[in-house]
Amino acid sequence: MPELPEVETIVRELGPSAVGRSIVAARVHKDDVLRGITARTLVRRVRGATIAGLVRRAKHAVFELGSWRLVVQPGMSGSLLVHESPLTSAQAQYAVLSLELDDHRVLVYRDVRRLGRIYLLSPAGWKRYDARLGPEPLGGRFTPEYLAARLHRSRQSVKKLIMDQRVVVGVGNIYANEALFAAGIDPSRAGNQVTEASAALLVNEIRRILRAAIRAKGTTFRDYRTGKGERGNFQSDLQVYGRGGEPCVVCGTRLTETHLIDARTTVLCHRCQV
DNA sequence: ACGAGGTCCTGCGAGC
DNA sequence: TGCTCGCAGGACCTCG
Repeated sequence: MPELPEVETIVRELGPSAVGRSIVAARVHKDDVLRGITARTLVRRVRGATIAGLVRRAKHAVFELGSWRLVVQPGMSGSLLVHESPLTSAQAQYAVLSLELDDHRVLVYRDVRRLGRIYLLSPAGWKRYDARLGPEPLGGRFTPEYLAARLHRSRQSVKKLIMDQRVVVGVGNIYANEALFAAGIDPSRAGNQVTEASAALLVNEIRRILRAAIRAKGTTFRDYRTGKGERGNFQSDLQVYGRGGEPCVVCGTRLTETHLIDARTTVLCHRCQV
């Protein structure tokens, strides 16, 4: 669920209450979300550490703990929240990791489906991890020339390519649908069949839509909550996602919903997207 | 090398 | 009303 705007919102909202605090105790409630580390080792390494920074990279929230980085990837159903007091049993039900801070507040990673991932990486480990990720869509490396070159190397569908985190990070299913509609590109079009002009349009639309979604604090379809536990607001601005069968906002044609591309929900206007 | 499809999980809503 | 089934915003892995 959380794509770039949702993780960006979480990080911005959590930063003020997390950065500068130290971790007095840690608890792993469900260890199947941990990758490359045991619960025991994670708890030992984060206990006593100060949260020097909290940043977003791709769809990950990255806590800077001394030289270690605690990397949380919320997957489909993960959220990060700060609680003012110890967790109630209802709050603890889907808790995966809780960090007790030195002001007695509790920072919790909660994940109903547990498809998210948690890593604790050394500087070298983080460097390797980061290097496998593509450019940030809102950064200077994500240019029309870059995207056109990446698309032209592949016969895969353009939708699958822009959701590939090695091509560009942060774009998931919702924003891929929206950006392709806004750019007038059929999601099933092969990457090597996308013109330079369309690639340039797509870069602009991805950036515009992600920025607008950040301003709206993300899209809440079902589970997503901001770092303050609130719903996002971008769902009311969606033009195609969740609107299969309804009329296209531009031309009135009935929007098509399919699962043929990468087994993910795809909604498009056959008239506007070619 | 690439692409298709299964897999990890739980909850929910549609449909019978 | 109550049950089963399919599907859900992500990403990894294996297989052909």
